[in-house]
Amino acid sequence: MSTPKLTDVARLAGVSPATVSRAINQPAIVNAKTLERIQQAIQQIGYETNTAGRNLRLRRSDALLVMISDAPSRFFSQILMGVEAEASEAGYNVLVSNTQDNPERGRRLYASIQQSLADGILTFGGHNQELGDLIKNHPIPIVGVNEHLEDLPVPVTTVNNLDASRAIVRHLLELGHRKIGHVTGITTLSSGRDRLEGFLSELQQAGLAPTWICNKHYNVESGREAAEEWLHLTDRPTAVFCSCDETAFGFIAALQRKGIRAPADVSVVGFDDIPLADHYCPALTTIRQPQRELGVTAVRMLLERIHDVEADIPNQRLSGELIVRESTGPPAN
Amino acid sequence: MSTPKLTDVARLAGVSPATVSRAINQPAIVNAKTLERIQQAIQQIGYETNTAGRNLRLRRSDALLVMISDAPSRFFSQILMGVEAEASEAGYNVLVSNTQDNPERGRRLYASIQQSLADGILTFGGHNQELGDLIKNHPIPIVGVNEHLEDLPVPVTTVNNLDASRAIVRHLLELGHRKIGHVTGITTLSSGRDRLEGFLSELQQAGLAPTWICNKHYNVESGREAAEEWLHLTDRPTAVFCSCDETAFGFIAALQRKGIRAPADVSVVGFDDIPLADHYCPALTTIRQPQRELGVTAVRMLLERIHDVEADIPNQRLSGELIVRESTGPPAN
DNA sequence: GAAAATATTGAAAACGATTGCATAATCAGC
DNA sequence: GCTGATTATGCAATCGTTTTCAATATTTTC
Repeated sequence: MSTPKLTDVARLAGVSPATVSRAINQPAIVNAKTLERIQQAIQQIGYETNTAGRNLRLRRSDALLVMISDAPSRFFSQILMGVEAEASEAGYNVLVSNTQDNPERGRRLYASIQQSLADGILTFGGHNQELGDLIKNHPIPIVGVNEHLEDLPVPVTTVNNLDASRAIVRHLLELGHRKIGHVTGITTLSSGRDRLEGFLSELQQAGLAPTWICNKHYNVESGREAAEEWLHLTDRPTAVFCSCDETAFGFIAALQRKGIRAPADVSVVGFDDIPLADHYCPALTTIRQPQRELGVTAVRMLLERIHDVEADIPNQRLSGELIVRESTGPPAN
Repeated sequence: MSTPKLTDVARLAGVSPATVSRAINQPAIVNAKTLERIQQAIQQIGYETNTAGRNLRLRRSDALLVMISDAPSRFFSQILMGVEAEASEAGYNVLVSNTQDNPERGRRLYASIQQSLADGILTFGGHNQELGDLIKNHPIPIVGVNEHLEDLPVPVTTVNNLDASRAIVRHLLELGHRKIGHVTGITTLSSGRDRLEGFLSELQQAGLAPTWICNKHYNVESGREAAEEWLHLTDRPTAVFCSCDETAFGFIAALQRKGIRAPADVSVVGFDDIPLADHYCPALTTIRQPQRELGVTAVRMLLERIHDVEADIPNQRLSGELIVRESTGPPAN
């Protein structure tokens, strides 16, 4: 009385297993009468296709692997939700694999694909090294999310970091700021570099030089540290573009502690528009990233790639939206 | 020249496939000399066990399914990281499934287990309804995280919400507060109820009645809404326990906008200790939840359950730690 | 109404790995 | 050197599907 299998359906419907299989996978080519009888039998005994058997035979898994690094990116979960929704829609399962501090991560990835444990890989963030060898030996469907994978022939989907940064600088310029600083993200990642580049290029176009550039990471501590540095500057920028919302929060909070207020004393801009941004005091001016859409887009690209490994899939650059709130205003003097 | 299989190793090593299988799974029972030859052969052609074949034969998947709801819980990602780490350690893969708004979620879950797509389920949050029917018909290994699943014989791991709430109230009492309020979490969830109960019971023990109870959810908006209500109270509590950090932030920010400061005008406590708590201004007094440990514990329980479905696994209550920071102080008057 | 074309079905061979049973090889003891 | 116990291996069946190829049933065409 174990779980019913194809054969059981076949016996009950009085046909061969082959016909049942066809009834399920290509209903069009089986006789209408037979089809109905089979469907009834399936209903009756509650048959469900066995994945292992199917995977073995078809040499695929109907699963996508998501690579994430241990420090969960600030909006990681929201992107993952988008991924899950889209993958599930297409009948795929989502496997999550943490890659940090795993000495044999390369091996595992390789194995995952090799043994058709996953049909494709979605990598969140920059995993160039891990993927380098892997992709060199085998043409595996991979799509990058958020970050470009340098030197690797892997299509990626990201927000348009360049344009977004430019929009921020333009906003600050319009407010009258001339001394503008930037707390960078990790500049070994393309997002960090692109945001920096957008910042620089827009300033340059206005004939200005950056007043302050502070190299940091994407987290709250960086904001606090940056605030510390800002306090010791002799020529302080009147506006600071922080490369993510958390950093902006840390920056504002640390300054507030010293009696310096945003936007009265210094304007601050973030990036991402996490839920708290709208409810912070001051509400944060920032760039809204289409997180869910990033996830959805990534899956679509990956499925396309799975369908045709040779397909030429262009990078997708989604646009961010500047959300002006309370943390920016005209310069003090 | 496709991927090497067991037979290839066998041929190369001059033994039967059966012996190779044994060499891999029960090395002890195969001759040392033969073993070495086989291992060499495996190395040489880079053999990796095919998961589909193995799963089919063994009728299991070496995968755990994580059920999450669409609104990613505040510290969801951190727990997930703990889950992934522990599962991966034990040789299990982690499948993520979003359950919200999915009309056939029950069917999918059922199918996942039925077809040995996953060996067990980890459910984040309260999924009583979805699981009810499923578990009634089949003894499936399930472990709950964060929330109790009412009326279901499912072991869960949570933080000790009761004790944590009591500790918060005790802290506020020690500071001299006598008028204390509480912005609840979702009280259809056990965490929300337990925090409320801890709040009430500790107050009662001190011979006090709650000054204000405001029914809300676990998010920032709730904090803002609660602040609105607080402003209209005739008898305002001098201290407010918000059921999560985000709510506390929303509460503080909304009040700040009206010129009311924490802790000078009102003390505020959160729950969770998300990274921003320490860097907010004021730094938030809160309860530190052992997120990663929750994930690890959950996996351990689940594996135990998988190993023996009949095993009696007790609920695990991890303890939270009160972190006193700047948002609480003596009452104003 | 026969031949040719088409539409349906079935038999059987994969897909890779594991394991109960049986056999062959080794060894201890006398 | 022989018997019985022990250790190592191999054979072959099995897990549940899918699909090629061939066979049969049904139409169509003239």
